[in-house]
Amino acid sequence: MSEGRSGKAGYHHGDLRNALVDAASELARGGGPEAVVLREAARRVGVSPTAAYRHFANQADLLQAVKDEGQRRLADSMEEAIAETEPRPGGDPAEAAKARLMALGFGYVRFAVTEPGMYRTAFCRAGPDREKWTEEGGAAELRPGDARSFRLLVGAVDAIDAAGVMRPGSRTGAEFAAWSSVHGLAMLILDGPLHDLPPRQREVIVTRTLTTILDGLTV
Amino acid sequence: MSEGRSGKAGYHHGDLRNALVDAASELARGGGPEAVVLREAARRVGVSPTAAYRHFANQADLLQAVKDEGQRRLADSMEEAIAETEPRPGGDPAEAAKARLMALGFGYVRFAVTEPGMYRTAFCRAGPDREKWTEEGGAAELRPGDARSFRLLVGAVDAIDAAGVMRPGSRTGAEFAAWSSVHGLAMLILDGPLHDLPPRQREVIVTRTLTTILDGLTV
DNA sequence: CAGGTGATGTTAATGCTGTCAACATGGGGC
DNA sequence: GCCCCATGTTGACAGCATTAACATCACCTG
Repeated sequence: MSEGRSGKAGYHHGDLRNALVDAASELARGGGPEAVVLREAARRVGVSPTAAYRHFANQADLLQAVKDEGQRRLADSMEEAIAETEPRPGGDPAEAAKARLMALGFGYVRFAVTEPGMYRTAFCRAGPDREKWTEEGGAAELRPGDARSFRLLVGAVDAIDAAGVMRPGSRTGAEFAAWSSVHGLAMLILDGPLHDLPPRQREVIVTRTLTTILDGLTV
Repeated sequence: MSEGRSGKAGYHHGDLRNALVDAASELARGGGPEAVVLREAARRVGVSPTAAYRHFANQADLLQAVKDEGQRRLADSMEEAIAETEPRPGGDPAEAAKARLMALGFGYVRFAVTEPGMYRTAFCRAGPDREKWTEEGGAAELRPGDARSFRLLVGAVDAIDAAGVMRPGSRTGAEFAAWSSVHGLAMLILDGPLHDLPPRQREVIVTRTLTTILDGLTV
């Protein structure tokens, strides 16, 4: 009697929360974070606007859910990029580690370019501008969604370190240097002065930026 | 008879456009791009909302004006940072050039941290998501506001190149690599996982990121 | 198997926003 | 001195987030 999996019977939807996140994600895909408007998402699901409030505290809460989804897809793109790089069996582990970091960077930028709306949403500001910093906190305060992509990055940097090719004194904050480069690069391509670059030249800039960071981190 | 410079007589304001930009900038300073709401700016200036439409095509146009203002202040911060670094008279020109690039980076991040709302606004997306790229265009398409900060950066990179310490093959896109790092760093500090870092540790990360890029660009 | 109950969804209303049309004002050029 | 157009005003509309009050129905309990 339940219609397939997500039964959307008459009054009660059955899986409204997920349906709303999906609809909102599609909005984000098309127009970035400012396009995820609660009423439109509800409209698309075929439900009254206020129904959303049974599943989300407010619009920001819905947006946060889309953000998390975006972070997930970003991490997917990065993992795919790693999988695409064939680690030649007998290769130099140092070179393999470097190649992995490069692949992560490419996967990151590729996602940003392929899914600009989703990418922008994944990194938009959702909550209020909290001013507090945990006095001792390192990078422990990463949001759940952020964690996977960041862990991939840390793993790649660790591998470089383990291969013994890390430039002395560079290990501290290396993840952040790498992440900053690639994140800023994506931003400049999407909304900044690198926007109007033809794909060909964009490729060059991306490669140059990634190798620059790699050169800075390794011997 | 005109009251000082910006006479705000009864019916006709006299300098409404600037007054609106100022008010809107203050809103942006406090709450980022989403806080620059046309009606509130008009309210603060003491004028009817529709009066703004005599000077701006729409809200996006007003936002663009604030964006430009933000870019200007960012460039100011960078120039100040340069001025603060005393170039010792008999010093090595290569070291001086490197120091200049570092100073620019610090000025950039300092502005972002000191004026987060304005910084976010300076780099927010204003217009529609144009898909076109000028097939031949290098970086000629920089918006006017962006130009100054970017020119500062290019100058610093050129100086490093001129001093003969640029890593072979690194000149191409070096500006973008540097800009990406520092822009991404600022973003991660403002809205990303580096948000909750105590100022002390933040300083370390910033320094490490800047030196990493510098190491990547130079011999 | 009947009944009630809480989770889920609906309607109605409020106040905010951007934006337009129509009207008012008055400063500066003839 | 007078008129005109740049500049500002009032009023209105649609879309948004959000709340309060009400409706429905799936499921648990007796």
